[in-house]
Amino acid sequence: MLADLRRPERTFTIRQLCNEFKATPRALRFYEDKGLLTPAREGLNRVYSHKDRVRLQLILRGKRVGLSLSEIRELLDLYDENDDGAAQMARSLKKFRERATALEQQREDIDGALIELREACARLERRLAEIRPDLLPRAADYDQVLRARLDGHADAVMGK
Amino acid sequence: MLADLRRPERTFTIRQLCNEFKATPRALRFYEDKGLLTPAREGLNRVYSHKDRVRLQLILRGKRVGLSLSEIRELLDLYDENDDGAAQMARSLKKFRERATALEQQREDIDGALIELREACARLERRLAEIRPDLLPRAADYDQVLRARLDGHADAVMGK
DNA sequence: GGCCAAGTTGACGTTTACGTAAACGTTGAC
DNA sequence: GTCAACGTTTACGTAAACGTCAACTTGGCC
Repeated sequence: MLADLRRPERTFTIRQLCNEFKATPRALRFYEDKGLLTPAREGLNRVYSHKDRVRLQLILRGKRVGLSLSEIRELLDLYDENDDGAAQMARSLKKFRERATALEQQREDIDGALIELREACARLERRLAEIRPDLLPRAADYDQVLRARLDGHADAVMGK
Repeated sequence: MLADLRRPERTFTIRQLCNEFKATPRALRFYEDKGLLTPAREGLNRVYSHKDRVRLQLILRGKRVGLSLSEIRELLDLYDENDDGAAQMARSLKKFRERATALEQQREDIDGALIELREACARLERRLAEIRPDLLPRAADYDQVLRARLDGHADAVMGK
């Protein structure tokens, strides 16, 4: 295949990468502003190399697991200094482990909040059953459940 | 006890409530700005009634479970309209249930991120073990684990 | 020539929950 | 008299990750 994505000399426009990874042009330019990407230019237009594409993948992976852009940049910088990559891998491993423990903590916090929420719900349900059973919402609306699942998504990990 | 906190005519200064609930004066004034609290005045100074104290408790409880201040305000507003409180309870129950499903979703997202993280960690560990086993960080630093536990806290639920 | 699509560079707006001065008033202790 | 400790208001700062204009250029196509 002549258009194989992995052919190293292949280049990409901003929109191609946006489509492929479901990002916006604004986001890619923003990453560039922040030093995460440094695509070549053809006149004014950005030209993304195969390496740029890999970096973008790493950026998005970092975001998915909840790293901040500045943390991601640090890791990418190490990736460039390229002392065979070993030191960079060690630092990445450390960051990832830190992030994992932080996420575990977040999960515990959420569990605590859920306990408090369920208690509050139970109290309200009991009192409503006494006073005005007709106002008691049966089960959760399907609508809302669905909407809640369609929003949030991976963004929740980033604390949005 | 003459100073029983539940004595309805008892009043509180801003600092007393701050100490009791570990908030800052700035925060209470901010809640007032946002319409969540409306303490009386003695000259310029704020005087918090027993009812204000209850409202503050509700505010903080709402925050702990991850509601935004504007959501909390909506609930408190309903609390005031006070048609025997039943309608307000029904709305609160609805909000709480919505919040619960959102938190459950967040937990799933976190679990997904944790899976991706653990895979990445495993890959890095294997490759480091091959290339430079000396750089492989043994276990997580005690320091960092402790720090991670002391920060985050309930704030994590709020997405901080 | 004329127009559209897609690219570019600023630069300001958004959101949340306060923190952080700055500048001032009041009260009580010494 | 004056210093500390508490209170007040006004108002700007913060952080993150872009969204959303605005105003312009470039290339292609008819």
